[in-house]
Amino acid sequence: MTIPSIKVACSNCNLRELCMPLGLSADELQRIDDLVAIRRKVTRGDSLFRNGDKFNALYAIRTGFFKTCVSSEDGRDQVTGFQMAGEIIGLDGIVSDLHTCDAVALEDAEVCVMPFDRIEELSRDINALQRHVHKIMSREIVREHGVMLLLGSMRAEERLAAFLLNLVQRLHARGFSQSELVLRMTREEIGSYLGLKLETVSRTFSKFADEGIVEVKQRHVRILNTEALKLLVNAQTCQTH
Amino acid sequence: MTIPSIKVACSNCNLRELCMPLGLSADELQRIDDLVAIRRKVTRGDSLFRNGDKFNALYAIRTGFFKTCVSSEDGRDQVTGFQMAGEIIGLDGIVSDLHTCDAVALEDAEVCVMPFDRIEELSRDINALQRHVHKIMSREIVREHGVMLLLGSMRAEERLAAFLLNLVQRLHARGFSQSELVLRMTREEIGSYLGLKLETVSRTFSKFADEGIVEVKQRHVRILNTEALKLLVNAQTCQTH
DNA sequence: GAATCACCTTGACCTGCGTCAACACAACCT
DNA sequence: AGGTTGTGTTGACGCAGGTCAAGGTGATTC
Repeated sequence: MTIPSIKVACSNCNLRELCMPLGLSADELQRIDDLVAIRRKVTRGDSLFRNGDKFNALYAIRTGFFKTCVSSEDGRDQVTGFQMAGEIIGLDGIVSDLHTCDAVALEDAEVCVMPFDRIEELSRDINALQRHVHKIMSREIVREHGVMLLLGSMRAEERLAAFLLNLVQRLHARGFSQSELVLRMTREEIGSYLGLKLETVSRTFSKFADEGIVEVKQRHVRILNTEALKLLVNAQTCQTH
Repeated sequence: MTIPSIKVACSNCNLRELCMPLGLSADELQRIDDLVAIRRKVTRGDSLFRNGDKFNALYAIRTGFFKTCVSSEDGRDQVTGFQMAGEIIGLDGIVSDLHTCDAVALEDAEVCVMPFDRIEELSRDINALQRHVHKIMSREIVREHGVMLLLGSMRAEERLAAFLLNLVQRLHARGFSQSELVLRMTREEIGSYLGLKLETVSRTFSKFADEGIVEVKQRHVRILNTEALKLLVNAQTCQTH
């Protein structure tokens, strides 16, 4: 009895519209199938790579959820992002051949390991791939600009609102609900990302709940009033000055 | 009477150790000479590109000093970086073919315009260039991680100390003093970058001056005690416990 | 040289968020 | 069931940095 084996390849991956192969022709898609050397499983709590590790590859998340964080010489920690299926991590390692942050799985995960040499080699041949790699890096730069804006100029409520809207939007693009989500990270991790203390995150969740904007039960969040959140983000400190 | 004309080209640019051509052989260097389509002068206060402009090229700063800033839908503004000679700007535009931030000259400047199509074309041929472009983008990502750490977890004094050390270190790499610098930006711009109000920046400068760490006279800053600044950055909030 | 303008400094006061502490809740073990 | 551990909530209080306001300083212009 033979079980029909599905070939593990970009060309039949259900994330191909979100992940690496985006924008490639069917022909080109075939050619990058062997870009993914191996798959790797990472169990919840383990790290995919750590600050100081040798950089060899970029990783495309197939399933699961990650956080990346940097830490200063003294023990300070800063979560720099949360990544979900279809997103690429490891870009920080290219510049110095060493990773400069930790990537930790917040739930059991599987990633596609893409040796960077192979990526460079293939992207010399396939223009669309070259362009795509550039776009992925540029997108990360632009995303970080947004985080800088958030950290530099927003108040706690605005930060949390922006965070929730961003998460739910990305989840929606992956076929999940527009209004309901399960947080994969703790209040402390959210706080670190948003430049707030965990108590402030908790209080702000409670405030949103009191105002009927969201329903919060531990890590289950239901957004009741998306508009109110959007208003919070774009409304500035209401400084009629 | 003929004036010996110096050919304007990467291969004889005095920034080649800092800028694009880094790590290329003499042979490769010659081949990217025509990467720079034209030079462009930008007078103080003018912008090289603005949020929404079509993206065509990356820019290498030859002389002068820039800030880049993003702004949210409401009028909030965030300076995302200060760039000096030898640094590359415009990476934000790759992902969507539109620039998503403004690049404003803080002093009269001249940039080399490098059409991105040409960069991609040449980097398919010249492996070292391909690698270098990747490194430039990765470096920007890592730099922004550092800013996120600063904005997310440092107090005002630490932020300003980190800012000064970073500036002076980059200036030193360009042959300037290790201890003396002229700020090209206002207190408000520093504040925006550091997530502080201009008054706080001013007060913190005064505090450093009182403590004998720096000498400040308007935009002229002399660092008297580099170690004290380094200690401030790495000393954490001295939170025993 | 006086008037204007952009920028910087300093003081007084206020507030949003951090800090500390106590408790609640859920998941897991034995 | 009861204990432990990790996590989340809430309250009381304090302070770093924001806000507002009043000059000061230096460059530029007429």
